[in-house]
Amino acid sequence: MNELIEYIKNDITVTDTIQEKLNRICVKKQVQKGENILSENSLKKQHIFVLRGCLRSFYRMENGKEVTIQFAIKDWWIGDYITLYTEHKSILSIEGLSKSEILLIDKTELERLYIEHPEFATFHRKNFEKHIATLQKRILSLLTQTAAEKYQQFITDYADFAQKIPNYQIASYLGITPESLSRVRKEMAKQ
Amino acid sequence: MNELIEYIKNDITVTDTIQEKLNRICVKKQVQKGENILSENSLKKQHIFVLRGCLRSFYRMENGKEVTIQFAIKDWWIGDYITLYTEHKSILSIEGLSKSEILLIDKTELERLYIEHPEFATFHRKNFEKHIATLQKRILSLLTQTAAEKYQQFITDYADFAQKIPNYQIASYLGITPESLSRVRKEMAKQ
DNA sequence: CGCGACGTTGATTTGCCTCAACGATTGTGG
DNA sequence: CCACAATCGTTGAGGCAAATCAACGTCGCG
Repeated sequence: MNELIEYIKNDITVTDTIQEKLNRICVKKQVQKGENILSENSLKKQHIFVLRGCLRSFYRMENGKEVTIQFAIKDWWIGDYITLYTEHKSILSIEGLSKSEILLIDKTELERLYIEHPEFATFHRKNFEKHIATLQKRILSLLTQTAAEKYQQFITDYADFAQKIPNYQIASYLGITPESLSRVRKEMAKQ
Repeated sequence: MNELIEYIKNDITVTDTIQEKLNRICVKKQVQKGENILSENSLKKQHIFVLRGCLRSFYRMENGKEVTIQFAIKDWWIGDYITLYTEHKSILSIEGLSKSEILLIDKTELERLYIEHPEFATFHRKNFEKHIATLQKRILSLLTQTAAEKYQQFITDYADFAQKIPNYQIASYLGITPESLSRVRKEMAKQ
């Protein structure tokens, strides 16, 4: 809990009232490695805030292959934004990549907090903005970069946790096969 | 102007005060076909609301090729979200695809409105949410679909204006070449 | 130990790109 | 009103980056 409060304090001053309300609506959860938090076809609308460990959201294709949408470590938010913000059933799953600790926050409760405390809404809006910038950047990357370029950017941008993630999942995030990533890495090692 | 008010009214009730303030901060602009509204390297932070016509934002690569990030028609927002929400110079351009009419809204002014009128912030947060869902969906599409599938989804999702856009720009949105799109269309026509 | 998960390597295939040429259409100036 | 250029879409030939398929090495773990 306190980690979230501290995190929010970077942006806004957190009154006791907000803190108390947050305490009420956040559900702390321990996640095991490989454990599923959110599954396909769920209608549950909740945000996830990572306290410890590492998670990822991914899409399972008809042929069984998985595509990673997002990784999240300490102080990051993660969720299925299609389910959260539209009326569609979940098509994503979210799982722990390692033993993790997270906060589950119901969307409706969170929205009540926005209304009651506009400054909290401001805090969250800034998160939205950062998120949109990140997504736009990723789309640009997918549209313009080669496999090698995407990988290089990935390990630069996510230096703090890139080495914690198995390569085949990095590949599924970059939109390439594990085999291709392996060859890219081999090529890079030569230099 | 009134188009924006009407649009906002779909989500929240617009008081006279809000309406008056919006009138003050919105700058209406006529855009010619091919005219550039926002150019690379700009630091101007403004949102654009489309009243009439059609715009697109795009990235110009080193080799001169263009990659389309977004199209926008009546009642859509468009902008360079990396510039808007980070401290980076603009790497995108925004231009009119046809004679258009837009509202330019300064980011800072808009944020003042959020603070002064929390219900307006709510309205804008919902736009953010829809936008995030759209971007997530596009990333999924880029990661999983073939050229033909992407095109089919495009003309389904954007049926209302897909035929107004030249094919080579649709191609640059889908991340394929005009030649490939042409072949995809030829194949589809066979069925 | 033996099994499963992961990464690597090689051989082959393929979807899309590149390059080049050529209609069709539209707009423009003489 | 027509030559002309410019823009856009199409088609063909050839090439390439990455995918696929298959095999094998390594490591961690019950």
